[in-house]
Amino acid sequence: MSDAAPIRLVLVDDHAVVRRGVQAYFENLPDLTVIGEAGDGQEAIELLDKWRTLGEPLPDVVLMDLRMPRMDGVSATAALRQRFPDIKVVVLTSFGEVERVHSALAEGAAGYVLKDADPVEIASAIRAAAAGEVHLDAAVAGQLARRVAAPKTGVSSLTTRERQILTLVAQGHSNREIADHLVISERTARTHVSRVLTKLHLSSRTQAALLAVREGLIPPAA
Amino acid sequence: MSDAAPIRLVLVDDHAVVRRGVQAYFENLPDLTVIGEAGDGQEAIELLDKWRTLGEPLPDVVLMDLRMPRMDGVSATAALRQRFPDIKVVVLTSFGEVERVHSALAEGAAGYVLKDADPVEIASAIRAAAAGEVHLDAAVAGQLARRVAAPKTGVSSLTTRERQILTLVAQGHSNREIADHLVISERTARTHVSRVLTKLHLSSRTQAALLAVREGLIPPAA
DNA sequence: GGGCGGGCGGGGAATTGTCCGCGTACGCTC
DNA sequence: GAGCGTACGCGGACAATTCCCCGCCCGCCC
Repeated sequence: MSDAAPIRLVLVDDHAVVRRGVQAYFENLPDLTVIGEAGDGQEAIELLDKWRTLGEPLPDVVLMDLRMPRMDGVSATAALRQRFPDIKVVVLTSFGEVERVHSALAEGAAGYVLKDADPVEIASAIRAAAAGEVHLDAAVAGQLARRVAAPKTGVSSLTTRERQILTLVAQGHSNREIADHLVISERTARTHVSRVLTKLHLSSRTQAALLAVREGLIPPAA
Repeated sequence: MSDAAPIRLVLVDDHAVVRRGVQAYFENLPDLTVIGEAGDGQEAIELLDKWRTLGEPLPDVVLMDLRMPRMDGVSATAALRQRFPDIKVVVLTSFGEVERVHSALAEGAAGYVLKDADPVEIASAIRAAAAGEVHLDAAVAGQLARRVAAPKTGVSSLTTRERQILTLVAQGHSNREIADHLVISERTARTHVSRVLTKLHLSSRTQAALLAVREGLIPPAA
């Protein structure tokens, strides 16, 4: 894989410093070339769309941060995978909110690396992705494994509805508000909240809200 | 300030990519030299302590991230300012949780730049710090201004005790637990919580908890 | 002396959380 | 198609917690 054409990369991260850092990492690696950058998901999509209409070469791999303004990394991954099925997405983010990791992978991400990782690790994740493999950071893989092993733990054990409820709880809503919002009786809302608490082994909605935030179930902004 | 000795820098950030990015930024700036790096506050302190005992030259400015494992950026700033009063600390972080900004500045930070900022901005903040001035990112400055202008809004309006209470609420504790923890009656805890909610214009402890998290009142980990 | 932070409490209302049980709808399996 | 599991919605009944509106006391500091 060394004498072939280099792997073309696009970096998506709202922090210019990070993009610059990655650039610097790959400066001396002949098989990796950064051909473009974007500051958020939206921008990335637009950039690629433009390139496609102009007939310019598209990247092989997109290195994507998760928390960004405007368009979230998870949504961006989804949109991108849909529009450009051939482009692989490797997630490079600061830490594994377990829930987000899962979402990103579900949306078709082909790799997951933490920002603590050293250049070599990042590079190899990219090469793996380009080769059609999936590379997961050790820490992340561990989390996922634990999560699969213990299906009764964590947000994953919740039903769709319960997740909705939790989301609303995590936005500070009362049972009444949740009920109105979902057009169900306040009693039902309570039942759901109660069930969520039980499943999550928590004792108050506040704890549930905090957990939801930690797990990244909540959109970045408030 | 151009022909004098270059400003010596130490980078403190848990993400190697970011450190590398900053490095890259300053590679072509003769008046800024990176003389060391650390992955967290603890490490930074140890590094500087070692240098001092070895009689090696110390940095003029430390570029410090806020959320890091082991030792938080705010604590690190405090510790560092105490041990090395001559070293300026410039905070470089991803976003202004208003509360943290304030803490950091209170601990003696001499600058505050967001990671979105372009290299020029960061460089000038560093130069300002080295020159004994204080440079604040526009966005951050705005927040602070708003905060000063409206003293009745936000966490700032809380008394020390109330802040303690809010912190505990934001960790998911019940009134009973808070009371035990602070060795006061549960009634008093309630009174405090109530007062906090009033001051913050909120209607439930859950909202208070979420706000506290957003404002960065809570230590990073859970 | 007055203002403020801090601690305490009565009393009441609203919200929250839990343990039941009941019914419908969907999907899967035998 | 009968049978079973699960998600979802509803509610009675009750206990615990949360939240609010009062007032009282103490110590500190300007």
